[in-house]
Amino acid sequence: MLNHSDYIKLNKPFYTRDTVTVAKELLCKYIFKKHGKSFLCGKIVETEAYLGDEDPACHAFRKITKRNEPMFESGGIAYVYFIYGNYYCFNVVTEKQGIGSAVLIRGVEPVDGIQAMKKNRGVIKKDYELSNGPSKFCLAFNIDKKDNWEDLTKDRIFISKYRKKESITVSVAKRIGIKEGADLPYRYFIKDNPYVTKHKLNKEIITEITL
DNA sequence: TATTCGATGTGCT
DNA sequence: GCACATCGAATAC
Repeated sequence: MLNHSDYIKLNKPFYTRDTVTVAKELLCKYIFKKHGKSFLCGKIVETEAYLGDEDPACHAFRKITKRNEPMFESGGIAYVYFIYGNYYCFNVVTEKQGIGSAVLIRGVEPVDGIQAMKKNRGVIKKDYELSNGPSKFCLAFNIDKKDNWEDLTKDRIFISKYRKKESITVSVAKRIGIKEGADLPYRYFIKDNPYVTKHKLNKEIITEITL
């Protein structure tokens, strides 16, 4: 069981900054979701940035609609959308109100509540299949449309940093599963972490940075 | 091990 | 009507 005093919740100013910065800095942070009396917890290992009206792959590229409305809010809330008829994806809304931008959480390394996550996912062959993808993460954490608009500065879903700084190598690459804006290097992941989406694009690393 | 493909429903181009 | 920020099973090799 985690010692919660070792984790410091990210506050509103963290989220209202520029989206690329938030996407990088969300790596190695810990996402918590209330589960009965305890919490499910996982380390964020893979993210993608979606940059409002300058990014053709972004849901908010054209104009505000019923679906993308949360993206235009001030940073620090959840944007959860339904995709491919079966799945959900969880995003962290960024920047100030009026800019339709967010960070997609694509991969998480389970830290606490792992038995509950396995129950949520059903039969899997390898441990990393628990949460090595945006919709796998949502299934493991029981995230769906009820969590859209959730305030991440409250205590049902939130993200924390660990008290001690952890140094990591971040790989930068192209985003996955899109056509428009496909060449933009807005995917960030912790190098060599098994909970990063397995994909041949992982070999097309553009640069590496150290956080 | 790598690649293809069907399922599924919502929101647009 | 068709594309879609996916997953997992089936197929090919």
